[in-house]
Amino acid sequence: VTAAGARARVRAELTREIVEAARRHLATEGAAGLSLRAVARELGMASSAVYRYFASRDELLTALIVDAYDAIGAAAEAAEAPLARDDLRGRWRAACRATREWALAHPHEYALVYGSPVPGYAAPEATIGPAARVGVLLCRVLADGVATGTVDPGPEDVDGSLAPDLAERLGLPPQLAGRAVLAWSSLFGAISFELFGHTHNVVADHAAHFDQVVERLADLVRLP
Amino acid sequence: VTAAGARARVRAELTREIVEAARRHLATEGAAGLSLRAVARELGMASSAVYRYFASRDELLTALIVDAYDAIGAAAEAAEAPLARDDLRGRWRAACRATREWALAHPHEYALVYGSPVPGYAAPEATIGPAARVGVLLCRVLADGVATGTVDPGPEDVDGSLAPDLAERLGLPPQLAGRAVLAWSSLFGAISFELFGHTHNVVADHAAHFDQVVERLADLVRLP
DNA sequence: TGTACATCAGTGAACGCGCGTTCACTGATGTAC
DNA sequence: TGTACATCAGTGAACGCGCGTTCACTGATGTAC
Repeated sequence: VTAAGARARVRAELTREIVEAARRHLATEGAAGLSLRAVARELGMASSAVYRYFASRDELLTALIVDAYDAIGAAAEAAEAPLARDDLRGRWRAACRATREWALAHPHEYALVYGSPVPGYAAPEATIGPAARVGVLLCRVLADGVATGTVDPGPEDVDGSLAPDLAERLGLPPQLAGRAVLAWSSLFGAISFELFGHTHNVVADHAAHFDQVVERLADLVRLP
Repeated sequence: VTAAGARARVRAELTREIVEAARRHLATEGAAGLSLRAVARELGMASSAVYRYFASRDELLTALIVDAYDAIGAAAEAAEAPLARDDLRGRWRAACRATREWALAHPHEYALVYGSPVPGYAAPEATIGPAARVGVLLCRVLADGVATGTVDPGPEDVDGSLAPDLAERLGLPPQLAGRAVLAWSSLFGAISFELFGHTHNVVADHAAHFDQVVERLADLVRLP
């Protein structure tokens, strides 16, 4: 039992090492420069050995993508968690800023998940949950506000454009769900624009501009 | 004179043909699959011959990027132009929708300019102007509204986060410029989220959701 | 108008590179009696 | 506890591919006298 367990543990460790070497490579070279061979080289093993751990390049890529989504989500959650539950705007701000800071610190990993889709790569089921973490977190702040009556959901109106069970899944009144989705995509739109250089001649102080963006988005979702 | 002119004309034509073959290749294969050799193959010429027209792959890429920006800008402008000048919200809507529609029709070209930066590629000066066309157009709608008094710029406050000459360049009151930049990045954030699959389990009717996004962004910049 | 020369477009072979993936193999590590 | 066997990790060579770029070259097209 111990013996078999030891083998499994070593295997899990090496799997982690491969993913982390791949992440380091991704961080420095970008997604295009990420190859199985380069990862194997960095670990000093034959390129064929990696196939004992990942069946293909795509499978390794999936691991990286899931990790990146999880890291972003974890960063946002960690920043938001310590704040007082009734400090809605503070929680919103903290989550948004942590997301941006993670993106600035890990530009290539950010680009991997929020940039152009990797050609020939179809995201498997496993990425769905992790991809939603930041959005879910933002909606939780909103939902808390609605539950305590601090957030006014606004006039009731039907929004048929969203997935039918979305508002329910998020615990939000339907008329707020659409605005939440907009704020969510706007948050990443602002981060992507900054990171990908579109605001180069437009914004001078990116942190200050982002802070204003966050406030406007908070207004948009009716946070007091 | 005619002879030399003829040579120059032929040269210009073939240059165009190369760019268009590259664009076709980009449209079907994506940016990663775009290579000088593939383009040369499609035109039935030796790969080395392309070097008579473009000094490097990057130079060809620049041509494609400039063309993509220009095409998006032209689409937005063409949709906005025929509307009555005082129909501010109509003009705003038309520009935004045309932008989205162009993106849906040309996903790979869109990803080339609004997705992850191409690794090892530094955007030259030539791309700055074309890249700004949609943003400039949106601001022109706003500026028209301010000029005619239909748009209330809101309370005066200093926004030090933007490039110092930006509001002037755009003909906008400073307190509106920040919101305009946010609306601009939010527009592309929404389009990118749709195109790159992030709203897959979230939005059911993408066109309808986008229409709502556009209205919310129009509200944000204080369009009546 | 005709000829000698210069310019230019396009060719095809080559260089050197890195990639993903497969395959038969060698040892080491574990398992069953 | 000791031995025979099975499982597994890792190797190294190979396949076949496509890429960007260079270079000496051949003809054709233009230019100058």
